[in-house]
Amino acid sequence: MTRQRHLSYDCAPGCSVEAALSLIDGKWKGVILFHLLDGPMRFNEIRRKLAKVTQRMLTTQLRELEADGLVIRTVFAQVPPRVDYALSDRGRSLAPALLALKQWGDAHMHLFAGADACSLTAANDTPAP
Amino acid sequence: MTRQRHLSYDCAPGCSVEAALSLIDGKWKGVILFHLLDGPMRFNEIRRKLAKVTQRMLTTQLRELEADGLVIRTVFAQVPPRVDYALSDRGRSLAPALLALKQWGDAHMHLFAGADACSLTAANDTPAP
DNA sequence: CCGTATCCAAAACGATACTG
DNA sequence: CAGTATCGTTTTGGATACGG
Repeated sequence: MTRQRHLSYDCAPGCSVEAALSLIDGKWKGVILFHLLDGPMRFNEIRRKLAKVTQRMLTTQLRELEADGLVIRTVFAQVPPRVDYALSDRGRSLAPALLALKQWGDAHMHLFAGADACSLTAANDTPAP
Repeated sequence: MTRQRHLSYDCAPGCSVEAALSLIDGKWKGVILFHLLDGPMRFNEIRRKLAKVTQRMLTTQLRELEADGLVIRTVFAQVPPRVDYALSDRGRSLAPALLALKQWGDAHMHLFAGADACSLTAANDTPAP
């Protein structure tokens, strides 16, 4: 998270925008949430998707998302351990916003000054199978 | 900004979500953008809307938004000085995402653990349409 | 496999004072 | 009015290393 969780802006219009943003900021939360739209995933599954995330970060981000009630963490009592992360209803309700963000990103990425690494040539995304 | 500007995630699906998010993170950018949807504003006008922002912060956030091509800064050569901030086309194209975020915020704010400051009495949530 | 703990570097942010 | 400059604190996030 960029700031202390659950800031108290005075409740002017725009407050809710930041409140929402405050839940999905943090370096990885947006992507995590986005990937979870596909369905539940295990810890290392997510980790693979996010390539450069560290365990520590992934754990913290996931825990915060859990604390905010956006994802649900399910621990299976078995060996080796298995933990699933899934979107809660509340988390899933963020989908429209997430998708809007993604579409904007897709549409404007080619304009990003530093985003030359991203060549979205045949960029085809089919999120929900 | 929470992170270095224009991170280079590997371009998996989800990349564009974070790319978009990276432009509107920072403690105030979301709200600034949101308020600018109403039309151009002067520095102190924005400042008043954001009540608790400091000059320094407002300046930096505004400058970053400008650098990212989301807002346009117009300086009028007069005394006393006057500077207008307006959304660029690109900034305005963020409107759908901003609105989606705001709606989600409005719908879910009453559930925020620490958001007691915000009393939206007639809280009605209809998560998934 | 799925974490925690510790240490550390870099940022984001705030307060305050000063300026054209 | 609309900033800059400087300083100090808090928050983030990365690198290990260790544990159930």
